Amino acid sequence: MIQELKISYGHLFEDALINDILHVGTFKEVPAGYKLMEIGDYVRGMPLLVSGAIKVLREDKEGDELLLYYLEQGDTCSMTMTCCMGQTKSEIRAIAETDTKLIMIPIRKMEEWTAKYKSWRNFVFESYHHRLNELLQTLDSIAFDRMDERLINYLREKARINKEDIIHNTHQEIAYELHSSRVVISRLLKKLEQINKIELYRNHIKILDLS
Amino acid sequence: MIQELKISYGHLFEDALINDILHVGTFKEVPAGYKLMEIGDYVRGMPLLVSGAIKVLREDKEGDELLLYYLEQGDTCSMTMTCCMGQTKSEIRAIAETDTKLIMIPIRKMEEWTAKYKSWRNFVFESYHHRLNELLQTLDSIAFDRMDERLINYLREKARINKEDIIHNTHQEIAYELHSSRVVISRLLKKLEQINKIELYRNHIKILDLS
DNA sequence: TCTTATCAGTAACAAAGGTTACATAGCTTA
DNA sequence: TAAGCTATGTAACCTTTGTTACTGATAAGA
Repeated sequence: MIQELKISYGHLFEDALINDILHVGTFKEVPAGYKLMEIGDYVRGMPLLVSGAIKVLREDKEGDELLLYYLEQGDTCSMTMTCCMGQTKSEIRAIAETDTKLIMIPIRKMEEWTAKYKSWRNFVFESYHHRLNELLQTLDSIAFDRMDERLINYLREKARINKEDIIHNTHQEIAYELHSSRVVISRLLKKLEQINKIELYRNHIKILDLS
Repeated sequence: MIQELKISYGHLFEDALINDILHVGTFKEVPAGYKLMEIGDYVRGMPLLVSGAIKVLREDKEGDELLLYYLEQGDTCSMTMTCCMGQTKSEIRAIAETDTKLIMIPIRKMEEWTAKYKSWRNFVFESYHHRLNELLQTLDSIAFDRMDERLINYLREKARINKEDIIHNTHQEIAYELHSSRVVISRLLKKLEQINKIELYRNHIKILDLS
């Protein structure tokens, strides 16, 4: 775990903090699709992402989902942080998008390190900053963009996160994450294919050029 | 300024911190409509709200607005906090909704107090927590609700913030904050009037029962 | 190979919300 | 009081998105 931690966080944290993390952190490796957090769960630890990606989802009254954003290497879950403090329940669902490695920090350390380490304070604030902005962008997209634009952004982001030009999802799955319906997504995807931005296959989509 | 500070924040902050705030804080009183922050501005200070309310708005590419949420007594602007740290520009616009009193804290104190005062750390984290959840609720409303529901929530919230059953806004202004169009809002308001939830007048709306 | 389940394509229709255009109502001020 | 401005009401129409229903394509397994 030590090399992984140093690679992802070595430039951020002072040595003493790295040491503390090694002492109290738990290394965890989860496969794609693994559910890390469910809505309503109490938060037991704070994750530091070492590799892979986690998707964060919100749910409506009917139980349908909406993708909020992805967490990547170097990220942590700000929702988790806030939840720790107040002992409140999770407002979101978190699912590994790819195989993911992470280090779990016991929440009681949060407080301690925030007082003790300047680099930790910076990290925590940076995380919040990053997360708020990410959430604002998601909100922009939902409030201001039409579904075709949202779909293009979704495909582009998904390709980036998975480091691959092929999206391994059904139209139904995409519709679900965009909080839309399968027929609408199929329709829009077909249009994107007609203008040579993508190619459609059963169970996957090849991205040609989404610029 | 000392009584106002104690009333709003006395139960949150330890005495030494209250003292520090009194030393470096600047008391500020602004009228309704006053623009406290513009998109792209660099952030000079962090506001502690003493009384009144501030509305926080987001803008799309065309320059049209969307109301995100209100700040009230005891709140601070988390966006500001994040901006302070990274020296980045504001992502939002902030306008006094009512006459408002606030205390401005120089941003350099943020770091210092976070290390020094436990109560300040708690306050900052609580603020982030509150803000993230507020933003999630806004997002829910936009992603999951139809315009009629959003309008009802808007009116209810506006009445609460202004502590008044009369909304002093034109349909155009409401449309603007909901990122909709005047005709749509007039249409929906008329429906609300027909089912005896509101009464419509020129330049204001009387709320009867929005339960 | 045949069966079955899942996935994708498409047409027809419905609903929500946005746009344009115009009428009228209500203030304000000359 | 008349003129003019702004706010509101409303009809007609358009676009986007969602829904229902059915079809054919593809893959996996018996």
